[in-house]
Amino acid sequence: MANQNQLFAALADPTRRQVFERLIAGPAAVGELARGLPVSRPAVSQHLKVLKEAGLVADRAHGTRRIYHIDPHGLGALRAWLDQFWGNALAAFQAELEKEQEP
Amino acid sequence: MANQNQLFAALADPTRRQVFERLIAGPAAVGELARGLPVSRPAVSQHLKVLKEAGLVADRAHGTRRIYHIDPHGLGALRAWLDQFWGNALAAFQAELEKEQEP
DNA sequence: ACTATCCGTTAGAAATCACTTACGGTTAGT
DNA sequence: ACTAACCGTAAGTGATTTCTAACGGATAGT
Repeated sequence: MANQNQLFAALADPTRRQVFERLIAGPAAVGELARGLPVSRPAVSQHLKVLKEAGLVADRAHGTRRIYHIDPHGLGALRAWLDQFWGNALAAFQAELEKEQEP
Repeated sequence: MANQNQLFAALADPTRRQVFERLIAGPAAVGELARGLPVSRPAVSQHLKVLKEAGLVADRAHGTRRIYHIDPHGLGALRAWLDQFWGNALAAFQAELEKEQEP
């Protein structure tokens, strides 16, 4: 679970990113999330499934409602990917700039 | 150019991520990139277009070849997005953990 | 028990995406 | 000029995605 494909694909959808960012503000139930979005509740449910399989959110049953909250695993994996390339990417860009200034 | 949608959507495709990660190792022409991938050259060309519009790569004409290289704008935007939520996400998760231990 | 609320899943439709093939334009070399 | 190499774009196709509507299961309250 939570490979890079799932991770980036999950965050690629705008609605899904909106759901995720909303959950960072605090846990919420499916209905609450759907109320603030222009899509139906089942759609939100499906988005949450994708986010969950990517390791970005987790859920907990609370009565008849399911409370979703942030799962740090996903963001951690994303940060790890970014950190892996951040330094090298900047170095590569610098090298590119230098080559550009020698005719 | 380079809004979050384009950014995440660009990195969502595995082939596109492969192209991008290859370019971090150093600039390369389209044909070179295609040679190391299981897709055709036009496909790589289309992927590069998406990456370019997302601000992740840039190109420079060099003879008949177009040399693509990393553009730090894209990764910078990604890092900015991540930094914006990183602290809050961890805090939200911590708060969630505490609520879990009080029945 | 009965009812209302909340939710996940399924099925199907419309839209989007990634790919190949074919084509045309530009540059370097002879 | 002519040729060869390199590349972007257009057109078309099959697969994937996102959505809604409909259904069924589980829980809380009366």
